[in-house]
Amino acid sequence: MRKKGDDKMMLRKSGYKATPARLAILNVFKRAKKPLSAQEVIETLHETDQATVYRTLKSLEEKGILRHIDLRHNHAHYELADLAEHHHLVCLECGKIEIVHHCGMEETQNRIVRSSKHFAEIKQHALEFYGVCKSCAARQKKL
Amino acid sequence: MRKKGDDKMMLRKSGYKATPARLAILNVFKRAKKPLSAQEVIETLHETDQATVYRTLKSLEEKGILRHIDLRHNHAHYELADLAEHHHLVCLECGKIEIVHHCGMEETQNRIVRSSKHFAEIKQHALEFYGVCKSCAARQKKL
DNA sequence: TTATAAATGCGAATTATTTGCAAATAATTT
DNA sequence: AAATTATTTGCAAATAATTCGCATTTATAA
Repeated sequence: MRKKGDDKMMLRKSGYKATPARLAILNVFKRAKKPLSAQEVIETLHETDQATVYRTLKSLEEKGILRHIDLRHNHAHYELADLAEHHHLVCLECGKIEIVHHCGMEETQNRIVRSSKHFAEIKQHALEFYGVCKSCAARQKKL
Repeated sequence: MRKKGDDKMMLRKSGYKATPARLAILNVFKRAKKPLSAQEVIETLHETDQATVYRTLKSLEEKGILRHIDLRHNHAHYELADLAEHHHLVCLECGKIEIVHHCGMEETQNRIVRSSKHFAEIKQHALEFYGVCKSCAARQKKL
């Protein structure tokens, strides 16, 4: 777990100002046990404007400090990117989330369910890759 | 590829009425080469109300006829569930989507990029499992 | 300190999705 | 074929999620 002062350094190293809003948002994520939505962050930090929260989440994501998580709720979730590799069990009915470590893959689904505390069944999984397409890569080189 | 009449049967077998709106929506997906958003469907079928489109997408998803795809745009995408297994390359810059067949996994990421027509780099991937948690499973048994 | 680019707050705008309800209609029964 | 009925639809309005413009503030570098 990172110490307080380290976050300031970390933000500066990423080219950001170490503002109170950003430090507060990072702290919310450090305390969180699961991916958080923008709304959850906003409710926790009622002193910070929602536009600031949205902007901060997006820029921290761009620098790889936060990771964007899609849970098929109708809004984005985020978590700290430096967490150990893991995946999420998402309840199609109530939205409950459970963290899964030690993942192998589809064949492993059954094993995961058996060792899960809260889930009875896995019905689907989603795997998406995120990267940069060639035309964007070319354009970026030019700039 | 399913024939026209088969869709009617298929919908009825799933417990739905075979309405013009549903058949039209299915046809939009059959013609599509990539996952579609609700807006894209609405624009294609300007004779169908948006509420109907949203409701239809959701119910077709519930019956496993459509598959929900998260592409980190700010809205859901869907595709026909009976497509061969595949994943998606999503450009973090412009949102371009490419279908990837023959996926293995993370170690395979490099191979995927090399054989991709449009992508220069994969930076991240997301893998989520969707299922039913124990408390929801219990509640469903009762009803 | 001061200069300045970056970041914030505020309000309003956009986008995405959902809801309630009356009218329409597909499938079933007669 | 008409009557019945539970679904489904359209419409309009509500809500949720996210973004934007702009004036003001502020972290940092000089």
